[in-house]
Amino acid sequence: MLDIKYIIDNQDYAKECLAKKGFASENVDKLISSYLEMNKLKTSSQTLAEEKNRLSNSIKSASAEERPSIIAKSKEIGEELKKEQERLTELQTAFDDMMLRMPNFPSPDCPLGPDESCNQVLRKVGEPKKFDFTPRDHIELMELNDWAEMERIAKVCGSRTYAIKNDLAQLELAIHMMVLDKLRSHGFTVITVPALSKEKPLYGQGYLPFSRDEIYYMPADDLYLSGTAELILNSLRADEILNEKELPILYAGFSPCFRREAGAAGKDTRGLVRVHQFMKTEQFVICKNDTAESDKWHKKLLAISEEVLQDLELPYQVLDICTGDMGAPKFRQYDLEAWVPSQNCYRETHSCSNITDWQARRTNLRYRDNSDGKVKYAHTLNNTGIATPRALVPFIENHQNADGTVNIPEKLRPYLGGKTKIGKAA
RNA sequence: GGAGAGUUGGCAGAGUGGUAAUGCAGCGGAUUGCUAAUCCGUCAUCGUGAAUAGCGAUGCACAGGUUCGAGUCCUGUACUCUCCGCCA
Repeated sequence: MLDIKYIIDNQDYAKECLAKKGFASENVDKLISSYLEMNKLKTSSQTLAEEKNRLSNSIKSASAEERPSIIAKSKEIGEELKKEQERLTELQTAFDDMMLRMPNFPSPDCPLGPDESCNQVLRKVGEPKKFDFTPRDHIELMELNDWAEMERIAKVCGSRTYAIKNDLAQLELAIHMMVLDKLRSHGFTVITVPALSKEKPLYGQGYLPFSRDEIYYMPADDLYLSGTAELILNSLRADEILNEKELPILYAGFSPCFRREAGAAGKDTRGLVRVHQFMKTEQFVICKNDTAESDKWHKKLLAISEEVLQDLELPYQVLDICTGDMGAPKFRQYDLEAWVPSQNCYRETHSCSNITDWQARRTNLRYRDNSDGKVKYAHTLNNTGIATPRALVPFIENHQNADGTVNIPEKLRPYLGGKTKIGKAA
């Protein structure tokens, strides 16, 4: 959520920023006029409330003869006040709804553009591997090594599900352990969080009101399935006023993640790239309300995930996501994409975002700044640590040998009992 | 699933119908020199203000209700704790 007062004081700038995110400037005008109308009514109803309080407080010391007329007058004002408050509630609800739909301002440093074609490649690290044999895709490798039950599990659990087994299952867990250890060494608190969520955190994160179609909902319990630990971590400290000394708060969240993939019909229907349920280790940061500070953390989170891909010895590229391709909450976003040989392209493995105070305003997450004693909204950031099974796709494809075995990079070996390769022929 | 107790500011903790005590922490100021102490103020949200000045409204888990007036009484909901039951 944005600061309405800032918008009113900087209307042209606000419209310009929001237009980059595809938000119409008429809607800014609408928002402002509704805010002004609401405040007018607020002022008049407060005047009534003041009068009513004055009367009520005078009753105790009033004489028995005076009381009936004061009570009558107070009742009369009370009814008028009630009407105004009902109207005010209507206006407030409409206003809040508009505020919840307004995207964050993008950073002035973001590439400009309406869609993903305008994303900029910042750098490529590692060379896409040249094979001296015909490489298999990840599905062939899984079949060859008896690493999965893709067809059987689809019959049991539906499309876009997976069951991986043997060495590949251990590899999946090993990668998470490696990443969790790395995050711990960077000062993160490892935390496992539920996949279940109430509705409120979805508004806090900014999933709602934008993409209800993407979320699993269980009406019998009025609960949702979380699409990422970010959802839970972003609300974990909601409504708190933290002491500045507690900041930055660094969470390494581990959780199952659920996505309906409603808008992705027909895309990546086979294999492990796009599934309804997966496991993710998430990086989440709460820091001070200072763009220089959150930008520093944004770069740090990016560096950590680059280190993850380097430890996994995967070629990748770093994208600076353009204004039109960024989600509503984001101020700046970098994506990491790892090379997938069978598709001859890079595929997203990490998404690293600085949200500034947009989420904190929604969750009412604040801290007291010790330099001036003031209460301020925190900045939040999030980035993938590693998400599986998707990350297994570039992993097994890039590290495959002609016999179908898969080499294990050195950094990962301690997590797999020292194995240097896995697979039937290993 | 059953029974009971509870939820007050950043924290601790009073307050059972008449304007939310007090302590600690933080912040601002004053003062004194002995490793810091003392005193005063401030301490959440919103409206009106140029204002981080005044004035006012709101705020005691949330949503309603009763009342001239609700932290306090009533109803519902959420959550926490204790005991019983069930259980990986």
